[in-house]
Amino acid sequence: MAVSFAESRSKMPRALPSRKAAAPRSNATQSRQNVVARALTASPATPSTLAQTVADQLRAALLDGRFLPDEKLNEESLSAMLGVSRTPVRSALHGLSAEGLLDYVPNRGYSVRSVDLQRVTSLFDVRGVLEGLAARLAAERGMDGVQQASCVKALAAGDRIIDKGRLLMADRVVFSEVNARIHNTILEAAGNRMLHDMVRRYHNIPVSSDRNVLWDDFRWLRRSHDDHHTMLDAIVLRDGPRAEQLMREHIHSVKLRLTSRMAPEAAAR
Amino acid sequence: MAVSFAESRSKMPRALPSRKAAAPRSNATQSRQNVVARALTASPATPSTLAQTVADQLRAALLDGRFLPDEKLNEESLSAMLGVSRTPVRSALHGLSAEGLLDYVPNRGYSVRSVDLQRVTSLFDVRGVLEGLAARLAAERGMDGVQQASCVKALAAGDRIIDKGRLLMADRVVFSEVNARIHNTILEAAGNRMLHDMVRRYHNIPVSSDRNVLWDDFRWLRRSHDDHHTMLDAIVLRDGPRAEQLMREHIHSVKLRLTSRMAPEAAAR
DNA sequence: GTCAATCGTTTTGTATCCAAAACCCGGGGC
DNA sequence: GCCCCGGGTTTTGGATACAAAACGATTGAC
Repeated sequence: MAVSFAESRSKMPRALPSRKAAAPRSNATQSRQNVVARALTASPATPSTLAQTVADQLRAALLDGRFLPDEKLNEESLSAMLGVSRTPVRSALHGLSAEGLLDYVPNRGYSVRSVDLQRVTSLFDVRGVLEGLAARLAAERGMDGVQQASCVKALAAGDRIIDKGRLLMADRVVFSEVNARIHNTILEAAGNRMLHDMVRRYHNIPVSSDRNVLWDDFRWLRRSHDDHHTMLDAIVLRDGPRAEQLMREHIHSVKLRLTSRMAPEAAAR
Repeated sequence: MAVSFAESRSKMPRALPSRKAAAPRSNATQSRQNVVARALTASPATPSTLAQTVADQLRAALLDGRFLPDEKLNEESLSAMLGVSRTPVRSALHGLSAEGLLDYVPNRGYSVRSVDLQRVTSLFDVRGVLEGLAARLAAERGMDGVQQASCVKALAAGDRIIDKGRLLMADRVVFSEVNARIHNTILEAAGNRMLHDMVRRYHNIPVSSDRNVLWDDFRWLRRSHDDHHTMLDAIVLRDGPRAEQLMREHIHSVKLRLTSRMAPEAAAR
């Protein structure tokens, strides 16, 4: 099969440089692999099981668009690629399909879930009400000091970028982090663990598209950042319904941005 | 360990009557177990993999309250109990934890997620906005003929029960189905697959409690059934915002019912 | 030429085996 | 008395072996 991964396959982390049928089948094989695999882990808060590490790596690859849409994921190639056995790969694939990043058909395996217009619409409809709920709850409970400070800082950072009058290439990653920071802080301030998990885990979507799509319209970007200001005002003023309404509208506008680019003709709806 | 399962353990399906260290270790062992396990399947639309069958069985057991809250689930006992190896059991446990029915700690295994007040609150807050979205989308799209007929029929069945002036024991299961039917039809009519999956999969909660709690207040029950009438009216009239609002309020009232019984003193909030 | 059956190959699903982490429980040390 | 430290046991995580389902190509019938 060896084909079918995009040319970006070279970017996939490759744990074992060139081991093939080496490793003389001794019982030391297992231990050695564990050591290697462990070396991969370590960095991000030690997820502690290999299956989780693999899941994290695959998720990152998927969100980065390093797999083709609808591409079939072969368990054996993945395990070879990552230098682990099929067992943790299997567990990771199962989890990722539960997160909605993969499709699964019994006896037929996993494949990359493609994002069509319908799916983006569905996703953002759901995301709209969920994050709207988060904003309302955050307003009702009120933010603590750190959360508020974090938002203020993020907003200021965003302001500095927006005030330049156009989006510099170098600012993109920062601005992206600012957005994430704001939404995430609101989510945490909501104090609803289930909601937090659902938005964070279930609602990942390959962002390669939205990066390209959202960043070429500076006016919309400014408007979006303005939304954040307004929303946080409402939250600080403890106006739950307004915070919810603003968040819903905010996400609705993101949805419109994305969908209008995906299918310009149908966007009017 | 053999202890810790409630007395209801006897109700758990036990695939292999009394096999212990029998089966002379021949290579026929695997095939035989597969045959046995397959016999368990077959009935519900053939989920086709053992792991899914196991997951279904465990889910049913969990929702039926056949496990104690916070009970640790031992992989080996479960596999022995179900007559399969640990592999499908592990897969099932993994999936159930993704659905939120189990807690998982790496290297420490799975345990039954207990439902405290906080969790019920979180869950119904989320459920409120999600089903509210479903109602709005259903209203916007409109129901097709079968869906509308299904709802009308369910409502009529509910009416017949409510009109008796009190809830007979024998009517409970019917009334429960009526409720499920209505909510489910709305969910389907929304035409948002992701939303459908999320509500159906992620939001199971052991219902033993709510069965007991919700059914002893006839006036509230009547009111609840009335809500359904009103909601469906709004949907038929294609009034999205009103349908959403009604659904949210409806679920909010369920939440209040449940939480007030779980912690009477804190219910006022 | 198209379709269908068949057999070998590939890939997934399950069982089993081994390693390592967590648990349990005495036994000192302070 | 309390806490910390081993060592055996239990339990989970991962690797491997094997069975069965899906895939594919070749062949044969019509």
